Amino acid sequence: MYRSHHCGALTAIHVGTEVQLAGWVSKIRDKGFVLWVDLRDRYGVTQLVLDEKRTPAELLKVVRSFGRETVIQISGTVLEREAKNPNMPTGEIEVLVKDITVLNTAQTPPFTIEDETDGGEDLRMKYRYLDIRRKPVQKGLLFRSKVALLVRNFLAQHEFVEVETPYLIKSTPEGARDFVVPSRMNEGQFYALPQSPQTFKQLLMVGGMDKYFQLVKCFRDEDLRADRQPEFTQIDCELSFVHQEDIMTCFEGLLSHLLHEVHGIAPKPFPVISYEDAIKTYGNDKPDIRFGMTFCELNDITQNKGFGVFDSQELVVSIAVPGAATWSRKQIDAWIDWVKRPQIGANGLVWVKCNEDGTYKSSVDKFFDSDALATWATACEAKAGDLILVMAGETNKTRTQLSALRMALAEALELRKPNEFAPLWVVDFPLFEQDDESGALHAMHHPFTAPKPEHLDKLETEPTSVVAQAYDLVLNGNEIGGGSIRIHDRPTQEKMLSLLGFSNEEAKTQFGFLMDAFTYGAPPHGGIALGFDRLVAILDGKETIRDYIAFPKNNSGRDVMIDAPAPLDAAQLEELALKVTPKAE
RNA sequence: GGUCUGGUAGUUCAGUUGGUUAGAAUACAUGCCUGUCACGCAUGGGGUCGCGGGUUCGAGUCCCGUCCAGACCGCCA
Repeated sequence: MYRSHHCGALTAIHVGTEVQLAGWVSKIRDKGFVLWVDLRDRYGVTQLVLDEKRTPAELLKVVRSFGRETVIQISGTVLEREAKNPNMPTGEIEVLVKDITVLNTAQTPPFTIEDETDGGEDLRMKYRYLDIRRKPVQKGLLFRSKVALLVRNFLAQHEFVEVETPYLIKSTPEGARDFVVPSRMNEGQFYALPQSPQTFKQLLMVGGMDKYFQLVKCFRDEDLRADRQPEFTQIDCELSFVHQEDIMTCFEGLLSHLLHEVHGIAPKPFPVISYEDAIKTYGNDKPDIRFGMTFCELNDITQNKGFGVFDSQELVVSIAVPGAATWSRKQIDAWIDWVKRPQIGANGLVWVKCNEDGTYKSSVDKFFDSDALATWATACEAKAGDLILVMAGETNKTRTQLSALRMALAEALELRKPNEFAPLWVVDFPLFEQDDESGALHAMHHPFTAPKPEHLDKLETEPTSVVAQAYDLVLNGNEIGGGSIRIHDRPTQEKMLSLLGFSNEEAKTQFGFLMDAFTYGAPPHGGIALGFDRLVAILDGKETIRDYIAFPKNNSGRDVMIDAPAPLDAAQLEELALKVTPKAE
């Protein structure tokens, strides 16, 4: 037996007990006549004590030779401390060491293994196994484990069955790039890792599983972000004999349950907003509704009043920034520069200060008098003390730009409170997106999404106006889940694929198995997939998913610890019948 | 594919207009210290200033290229 207790377990009630502990030497405080060792494991820290009176000189010498992170096992007696430390759970006691076994020595770690480490991101990822010894990282992984268990329990209680689907599947041209895996036994052929188990879960519905879920790894070979990894985990679900509302009710229940279990809040029912309204009101299909600053279109009251900048543009749209009327010219200019950066690409901002005394001061006073500005303020419900910011330009671009500004302002004004949770559903997505240049249609969600039944006859005549039975679950400005009612009959699926530009032959090769399945009595079905990493991070009030993944990849898709990806040796390449030639410049 | 920011001691960073021997904190080592818990005090060792080239009497500092990291845009059905 290595230990009788964990390092976080001992309190005043254990005083007098003989105990065995094992863990890492976190810190040694050597006071000469007495020295203390902080012994750490996953559960906490216990202070060990050795002194000149009670400890053999030999033992003191041994302990003085320890570096940080030495792994030891000790036996000793729990004593009440002379000087208690109320800041730690074990602060009332210490363990007088009688015997020590060194289980392993340790090099000095490249960064301090403390709550606030001095290590940078890069270094911590290279030595992730040391980083994981740190409490904040352990807390993240523990939290993830807790949420996973809550999800499994909730879904199990609602009659969902967890079924594993294959990771070695077939590459498809739609959507994200696939990670591919060469097949040794089938020369020149490749598996692809799934971007999602989409078709398999639909086939499970055809197979009569009725309610399926899986916490499943998915893979996408696209560029990364702070909240995007090449491999990530989804809570993937599919249900039979359901309408859109049934699925929304069920997963509103799941998210409410999680929010309740984790934070003790239950913000049900979730607001439902249409895609169109979300775009008009927030410039964005995943709005953060923890704060206002909603869009107000001012075309009617600002155009044709002699201000050329507005007159020539498609859209004039504003937000009211609460309490910002007192901003200095310099502050406002900084935001104007911010939106002019190439990443945002706006031409500028028109601003109106709604002063506390009821007067208005704007950057367009030459063109608009106080009465005119007052109508703006009324239109966008700006209060005295607010600052109205106006953007003008091409509709879609301007909305995107103003949305970016809205989010950045909210961040700066600390309106995105990490302990506040505002979930909502966004519904009525268009079925298709149209490529600006080629005019080609792309599935907005994916090619298996069913159109609204009443829009079926518009599929060929005006496809871009067809609304899908699709829905996104949004939390605090993040899309945490998305799903749809699926097509479950062959003719509709064939038509869909043909509209997306698949030839009959291609459709058959790529998705023949699915369409065949539809002809053998496929039930109506639909589902949803929630991004688990992101959900966990947001539930914990953070936006960086890397803190919740044990071994994440960096933003060029590398694992810097194991140094992957890496070249294959010649023998492996030959066995796989592969030849690597450098890309032409 | 693009934009921006960064790379200096084990680590986190500072380094002025281009000018003497490149600093601080922390970590590490040694010694001291009668109750520490971010212990304290003293002393010490520790540098390919990412890499390559250029400008210059002289480059950590300026220029060009390149590599690496991070954030963002494109991309992510």
